[in-house]
Amino acid sequence: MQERYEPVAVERAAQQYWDSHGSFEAREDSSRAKYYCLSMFPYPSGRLHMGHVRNYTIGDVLARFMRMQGHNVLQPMGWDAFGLPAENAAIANGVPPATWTRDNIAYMRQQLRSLGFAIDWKRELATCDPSYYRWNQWLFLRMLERGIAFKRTGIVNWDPADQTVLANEQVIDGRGWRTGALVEKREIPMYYLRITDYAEELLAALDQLPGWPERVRVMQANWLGRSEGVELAFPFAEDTRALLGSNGALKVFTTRADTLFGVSFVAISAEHPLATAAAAANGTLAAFVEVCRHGSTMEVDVASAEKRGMATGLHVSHPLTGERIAIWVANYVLMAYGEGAVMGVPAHDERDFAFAQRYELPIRTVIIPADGSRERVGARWQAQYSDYGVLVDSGEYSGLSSAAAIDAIAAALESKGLGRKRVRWRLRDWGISRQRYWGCPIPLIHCARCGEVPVPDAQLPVVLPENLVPDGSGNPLARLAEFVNCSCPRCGEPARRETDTMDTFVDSSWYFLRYTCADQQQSALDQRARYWMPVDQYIGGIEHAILHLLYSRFWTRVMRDLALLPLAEPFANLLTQGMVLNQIYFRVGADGRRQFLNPAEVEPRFDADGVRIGAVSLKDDASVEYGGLGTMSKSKNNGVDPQTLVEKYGADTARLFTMFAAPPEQSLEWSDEGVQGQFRFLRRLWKAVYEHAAEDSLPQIDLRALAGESAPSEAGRALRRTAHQALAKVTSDIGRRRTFNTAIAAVMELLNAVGQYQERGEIAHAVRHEALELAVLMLSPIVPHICHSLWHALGHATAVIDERWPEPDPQALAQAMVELVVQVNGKLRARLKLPVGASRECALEAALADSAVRRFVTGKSVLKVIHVPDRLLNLVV
RNA sequence: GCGAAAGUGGCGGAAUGGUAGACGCGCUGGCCUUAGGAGCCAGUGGGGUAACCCGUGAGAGUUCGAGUCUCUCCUUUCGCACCA
Repeated sequence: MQERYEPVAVERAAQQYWDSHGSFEAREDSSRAKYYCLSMFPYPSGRLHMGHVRNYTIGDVLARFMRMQGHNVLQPMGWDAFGLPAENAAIANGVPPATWTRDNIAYMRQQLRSLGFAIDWKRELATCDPSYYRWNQWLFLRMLERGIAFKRTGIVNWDPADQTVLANEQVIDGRGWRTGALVEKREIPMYYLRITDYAEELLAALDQLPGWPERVRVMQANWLGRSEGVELAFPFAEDTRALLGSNGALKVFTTRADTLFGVSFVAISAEHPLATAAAAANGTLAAFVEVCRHGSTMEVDVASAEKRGMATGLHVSHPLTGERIAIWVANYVLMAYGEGAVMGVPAHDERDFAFAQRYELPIRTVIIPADGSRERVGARWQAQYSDYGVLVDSGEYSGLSSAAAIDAIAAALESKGLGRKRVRWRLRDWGISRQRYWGCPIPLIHCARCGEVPVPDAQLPVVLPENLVPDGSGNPLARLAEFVNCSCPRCGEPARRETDTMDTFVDSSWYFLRYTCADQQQSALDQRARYWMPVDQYIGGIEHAILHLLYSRFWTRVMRDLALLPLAEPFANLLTQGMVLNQIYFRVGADGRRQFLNPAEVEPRFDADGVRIGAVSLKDDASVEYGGLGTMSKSKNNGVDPQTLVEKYGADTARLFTMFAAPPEQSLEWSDEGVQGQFRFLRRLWKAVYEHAAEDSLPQIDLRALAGESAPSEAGRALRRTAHQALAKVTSDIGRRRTFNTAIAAVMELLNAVGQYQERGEIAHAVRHEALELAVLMLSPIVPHICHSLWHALGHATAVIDERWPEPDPQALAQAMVELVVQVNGKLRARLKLPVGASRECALEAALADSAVRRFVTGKSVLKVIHVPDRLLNLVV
């Protein structure tokens, strides 16, 4: 046993033990309760960041804790290895994405190993391996057969200079990230998955996910966005019919059919076919549509842009009154949602109101609050009331409530063949085509004669060539003749291979299933999936609360419908960890841009109140501005490298700090001083065990058997109580509440109590020994390396990883006296020591005997007494 | 803009509707010395000599009792469909 705590040696020894014993290899064993503990797999960006460390430490603590509780634990790891950053690196360095990605995986795997995570590395997978993505392709073909996958057009960002499709991330202020060219919207053919067919089920099942955070379920429900409303048709006006050569109508959907008499215009998206038709004969309108075409495809930009529009010159008739209504093109109408058209009711919709004010369109109030709280102002009603109420100025419907009016108006429309009640979803079908190289090829062949032909299963996988280097303009796959040119599987004639690849969300929608049988070459899944699924605990960033989790729930249902596994919900319990934040420091350079300094390169400065006001660079002693807290990111240069941390303090300190600094669902603020504090704690723990073990070896005594005269002293009993209370708290905090920070705090208190316990002798030694053993066992899921070593130091030949989680000794927890809080009118006035289980009368008598209590009670009458046994007594006077 | 969450000492945070500030950081004072990236002891929300009073972003409400529940507002963070 070393006197000094040397994390490097301690951690190497523990990791070697686990490796050589295959401690974390999971085997299917139907006789034992399984526990599948899954952390979201990382994108192999190059190095781990603190978010990974936090994520995987949470998972590791739970995996190790459940293992000690006797479960058969699976904790796998893999790589979300396709994606844009590899192409960006290729553009920057000329290295093929495959090489860059695999180098990163090798490095990050070593980093994960150095952190001591209890991972079964035999199940490792990378989504860029053909052995994985061939099953993406196989599953896609099954979806195509069933009509779940289908083709239609979609709108993408187009960089006209590079002649390439851009991701939203690559569009900066409406311009291409590399070229600076104004980005355009372009309509191209794409493949979609019919996730909307599952919308009803995805929504209904949210109620059966008690292990998911409420906020995630609410966010998903809002994303699915079920709304009941009326789909109605505004027939084209006579002149418009003539102009378009059509007898059709403009379809819109509304949840507020009760406001139908307030319609003063109809707005369509710039991408709507009617807009295109009208623009063909109208130069000004064409110019406006063109401006809209240069806007962003992102919802946030559309929704927060200034409301702009232009009349098309086309008109429709009101479906009930026949009134002539103008069709406008408006930039706030999304083509992708609903019909790409909305009815404009300025008086009862904020966006319509802003639009109508700008273009001086009529604002007609047709709903007033049921309580009459709004009144006419002069000749007009007060503008803008969006709630439900009572109808006015609505013909025969005036006087009806909103709810009754919706029913009546829907019925009237239906009888005229101009509308019906409908359920509409905000959710859109999932477009999976990407015009990019580094992804899973879509297994289709385009034949001049046969059309679109699926690649036969026997020819899967369609292997992605790995030697290409993208240059930022277009997809290099499309230029690779040996990939593109093929023969049609149906007729044998020369044909062209599809060069679009799949959205990387496809890869991550079922990797957790594949871990259960990653070596299976004959099928996507085998019976092992039934043993391990569902995932018992999933841990990952809150930023995935909607898309990834929804796609995984959808994909699992599709696999269920393909009879691949009998399961709809993949994740029984979900823990969404918070972000990792750090200070931001910067200087404004000569060019006006901010140059960010890493917090490690500066020394912070505080004002007299201890508030952070700035910093001084350690390099040049010049001052640096403080930019507040922000998530760790490259662009703000405020990341902390886990590697440096592990080298300096060891993996255990890194793990301990990330678990102690905040509860897992909250954001975590980085603090170098805090890290040092956790290192100090481990050193103190080490020293306490070391000093204890150095005592003459005293006989082992079973404390649970001691009673009467041979029982420990009062101080000894107090320490035992502290130890077993800590055990009860840690068990609940890790196992039930997932508040690792308070669990660690309880062990810290225990160690403080051990330090203050001064007694000597055989029994005292045994009491101290028990306390230290419990501390080591309780900490072992969190700081496994040091505990591995300390367990041996406490005289055990076994490894702590194979120990069972202990149970508190009820005898040690028992107390004779408790503190009772006495309040008068809810204010604390006294604390009394009373025997456990003291009655209400007894407590009241003791309270009234207390001088402080008497001061507030005498001269007044006690109206009410609230007694919470063994806790509180409140006198209302 | 829409959806979700969070606001508590100098800082991170703790409190099944029942003692506000556990635990840690920082700071102050002291001790020790095998001078270490040490260790140990004491103190540390504000006001007041004290008894006590005031304090959980702001305002209202429910309750014997509210940091916790309800409503309104403010601020910050996350997501918004091609970043993963």
